Parts: sequence; C-alpha cells; structure tokens
Amino acid sequence: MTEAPALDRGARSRDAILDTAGDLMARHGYAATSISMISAACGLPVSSIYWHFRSKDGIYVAVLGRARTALLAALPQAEVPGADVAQRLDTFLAEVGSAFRRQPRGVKLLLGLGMVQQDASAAALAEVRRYRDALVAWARDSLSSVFALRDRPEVADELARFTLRMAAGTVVARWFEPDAVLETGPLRVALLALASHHGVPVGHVPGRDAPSRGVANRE
Amino acid sequence: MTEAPALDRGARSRDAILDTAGDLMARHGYAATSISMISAACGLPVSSIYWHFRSKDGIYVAVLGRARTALLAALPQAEVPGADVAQRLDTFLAEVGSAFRRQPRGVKLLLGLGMVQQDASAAALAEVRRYRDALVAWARDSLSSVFALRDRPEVADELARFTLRMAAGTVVARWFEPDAVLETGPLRVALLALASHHGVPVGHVPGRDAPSRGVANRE
DNA sequence: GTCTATACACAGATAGAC
DNA sequence: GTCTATCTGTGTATAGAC
Repeated sequence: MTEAPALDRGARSRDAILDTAGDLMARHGYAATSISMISAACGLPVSSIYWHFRSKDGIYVAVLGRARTALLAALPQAEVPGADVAQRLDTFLAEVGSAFRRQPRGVKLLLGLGMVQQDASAAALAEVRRYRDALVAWARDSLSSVFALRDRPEVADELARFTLRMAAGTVVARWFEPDAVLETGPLRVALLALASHHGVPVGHVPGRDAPSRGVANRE
Repeated sequence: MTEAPALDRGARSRDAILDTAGDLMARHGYAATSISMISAACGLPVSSIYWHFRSKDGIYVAVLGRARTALLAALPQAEVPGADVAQRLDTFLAEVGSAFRRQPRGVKLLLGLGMVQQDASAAALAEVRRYRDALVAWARDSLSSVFALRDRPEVADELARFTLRMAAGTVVARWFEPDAVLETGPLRVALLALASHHGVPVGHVPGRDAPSRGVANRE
C-alpha cells in the first residue's frame, strides 16, 4: 500500500500539490497564496513544487485547468431530458444547483485571479478564458435545449448570461453569508418570464410554490 | 494656488493617497497592491503613507469607507417616485444602471478583499460588512417602494437579493468582457415576474420591447 | 507632515547533493 | 523526484532628521 509503483510517485505528488494549491488559492486568492504556504500545507518542499510546475503562475494554470475538466465532467450533457419546458427546466436547475453545491472551489478560483487581469501571464489569461468559455457554452446549449431555442440563438445567449451572472453573484454573496445557496426558485420564475417575454412558448407555467394569488398578468 | 493653507496640506495628501490606493486596489486586489506601488503612483514616500494610515489594513479600511459614503451619496432616496409600478421600476432601474456605470470601483473594492476573508483584520471585516449592509438596505427599501411592499418584507428581501446578485455577477462578468453592462431589460422582466409570482399586483406589465408574441402566462 | 535611510521577514526562484 | 541550503528582490513597517 505504502509501496506504490515508483512510476506514479511523481504523479501522486503532483496531485497533492494541485489539491492543496487549489484549496489555498480559492480561499485566499492567487496573490495572497505563497509557495511556502502550499509547501507547508502539502508537506513537499518548495523545490519539488518548482520541479513539477515551473512557476507560481504554472501552478495556477494547472489548478484551474484541473478544476475546469472536473467541473465539465460533473455537469451533465447539454441535451436536457424532459417532456415539456417546465420539466426540462426543473431538471436543468436541479443540475445547476447541485453542481454549484458540490464544486464550491471552481468558480472562486476564477475570481481569485480575476482581479489580477492586468499583470496576469498570457497562459493564465488563456486558461481563465477557456474555463469561462466552457461554462458559457454549456449554459447556452443547455438552455437552448430546455426552451427549444435552436432557431433563436440570441435568446439562448441572453438566458445563459442571465443564469451565469446570477450564479456568479451568488458566489460573491457567499463570502458575506457562507451558507448562501443558488436560489433556483426565483431563477426559474425569471427564466420562464424572460423566455416568454421573447415570445418563446413555455407551456402553462405551473408555478411550483406561492400560487400566484394576485391580479398579475391581466390586462 | 500652490500655496494652499498649510493646514490642509495633510488633508490633501491624505486624499491623494486614498485616490491612488483605491484605484490600485480595485484593479489588482488588496493582496497584490503594495505600499510601494501606492507610493510610486501618488508621489508621496511610504513613510508619509504610514503616517496617515497606520498600516496597509488601515488604508483599505479608509478607502472602502470613503467608497461607501460616495456610493450612498450617489444613490437616490429610497422613496422611488412614480405613479405606478412600471414607472417606478423604470426609474429605479435607470438609477441602478447609472450608479453602476459611474461607480465602477466601489464594488470591485469589496471583491478585492472579499477573497481574503480568512486573514482579514476585524476592522476590515467590519467595514466590508457596513458597505454590504448599506447596499442591501438600499435595495430592499427601494424595491419595497417600487412594488409597494410595506406589508411583504420577505418579498422585498427576495427581490433585493436577486437584484444585488445580478449586479455582483455583472461586476464579475466585467473582467472577462470589460464592456459588459448591467442588463436592466432582462432584470426588469425578471423582477416583474417575481413580484407577480408572489401575488404582488404589478399593473398591466407593458413590456418595453419584444411584444410578447407567445402563448405564455395562459392557463 | 514630509523626507532619507533602513530593519527584518518573507516572497519567488534556483543549485546541487542524494 | 525529493531534499537542504541559498540567492535576490521586495514586502511591511519604522527611526529620526528636517
């Protein structure tokens, strides 16, 4: 057990470094995370860290790349199953909420460097952009499937932007109220209203809770 | 002109330090902004900076406090004028959008330290919380006025959270697409739908653009 | 209040034995 | 691949003349 095949000793160390580095950078941000902190937290000396990744920047790029593939693997297919819009939307929102709960670090990593745009390396900027583009594409495709928007790409784009900004805003809210969750209920109402506002047929709009007791939507 | 009354020489220096420090911290984040950078950018030696503010932390607290009063001064009264909901909502969104455009630094400053929650000083944490609480209170009161929610505080809270998260998400979006703006159009549709969903009377819901050609909202 | 000069710690990064 | 030891720059912060 302790005698792992010597070949992947390095790979295991590499993973350990990425684990602790990702954790620290998500908590403190890129600039406030030092190599010595990572070294102390994972037990390996600084020179080993530099042997695996050539620089602090390289660590960040690797950490973010790993977070991206992990997140994309956790997100389901873009084709959302379900008979009607309401059903597919509920499936989509459940997936988003669950991924959001289970991957608390991914997005914070984006923010961790986000502040540093100015002095970030080209590699880091590229990796950040890949992460973000992957999220945008996933949201657009999923919502396109939910609302059957193959012929209305601009609507799918707007819905995706809306959803992602709400998610990002919730990440921000979290460092004031650590137990803040992505409120899928209001988001559901908003997405249905937005789609409907653009003339997309959304079915009967059942309304999960609070049975709309007012005089709204009458002429 | 160059001979300002010696009494406020200090005050002017203080302001200059806060100006450049706020600018740098909003751009690079707290951790990545050094005293030397501030000194080089504003022309005063580091020791003068330390004379005015006792520590780097003190600079941040002062910068954020100043940003808070400036933002609150820029935001209009909580009582939103207007005859009906649609009118008041448009006024409110126009104000939010405009404040958002004119105060690009304020919110980024919050995020700048936000990452550092763990090792932040008590004073900094308190100041961050004051800034955030002021924003939440303003949004809640304004939306309460827009939708006449004096007897439905929980709805006002939800609308305020929704609005602020969208705004925070847009700040985040901005460091990928620097020209991203707060999309008040979709936000308007969403807020109306949310209020209506909770049984709040919202009038006839005119719909500014895209005249809702679908079959939505029918039973 | 502003300056020059400096103390001390720690940052990122490397050398070279093992 | 991992270790000890170290180089060099810069960080926060201070002393003390003016």
